[in-house]
Amino acid sequence: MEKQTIATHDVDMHEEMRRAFAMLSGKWKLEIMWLLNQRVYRFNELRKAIPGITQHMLTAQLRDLEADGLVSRTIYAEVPPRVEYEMTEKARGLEPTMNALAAWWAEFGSSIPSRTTTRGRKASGQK
Amino acid sequence: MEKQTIATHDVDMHEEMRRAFAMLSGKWKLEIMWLLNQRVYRFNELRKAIPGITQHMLTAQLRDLEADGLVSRTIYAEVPPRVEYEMTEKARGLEPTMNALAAWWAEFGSSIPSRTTTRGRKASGQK
DNA sequence: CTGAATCCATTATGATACTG
DNA sequence: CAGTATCATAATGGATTCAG
Repeated sequence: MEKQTIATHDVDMHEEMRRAFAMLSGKWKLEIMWLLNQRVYRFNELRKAIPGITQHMLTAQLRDLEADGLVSRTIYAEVPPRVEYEMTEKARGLEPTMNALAAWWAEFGSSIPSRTTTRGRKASGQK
Repeated sequence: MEKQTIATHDVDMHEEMRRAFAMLSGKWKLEIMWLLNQRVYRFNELRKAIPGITQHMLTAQLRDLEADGLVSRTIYAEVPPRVEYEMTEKARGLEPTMNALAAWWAEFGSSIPSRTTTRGRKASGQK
């Protein structure tokens, strides 16, 4: 008897996916990947493109992504120094995912509450 | 001249997407949404399905998702009590995204380092 | 037995200053 | 420009306790 996909995905696939979720679960990783999915960015370009992020966090998240093989870091020995971040070949395969996410948001994003970013804020009259 | 999509996405779209990133950036949210995308889950079912998560975190993340209108919570007045978590109509639109993510991982997930979950762990001989 | 709340330790993230 | 260092705060992990 061969095992075949039943509904949408298999239960075992969940096991496999966990690593994928882990490497994308950082607070700014999705946004960073979204940007890098479009073009190559320099450190400060990313910093300016992501309003709330700090240098510390940007550095940390980029290193995480780099360690996971999703982002490559290229240092140019120039003055002033220049460091470019680019998606790796592996990460470029995420484009369909980014497109699907964008399509979803374009369709359902309009019907959204007000929540800012993190939890902790009172859910305003959430009963 | 009409403005048309140039590369993949527009810069302004990034602005719009930020809220989407925020509501999916929780540490376990992607995984929770992945599971709920397949079927309805009870609280403890989710807890068992997500190995590393604690009750505290599961509760918190579910409330976040609920507050963002991605998950609905249904309480059944039974004994023993039962609470089911289900994707909202809005969140169901995420299925293509989940599928794209799964397809990506199926293709590129094999070429992965060892990193466990978070940063901080030495990237085992990573230079 | 299910689900939530509390206390405390550890980690992640935010803010600012400083260096190559 | 591209980080690193340091400290403060928030988020998360772990165990226990509480409520229905």
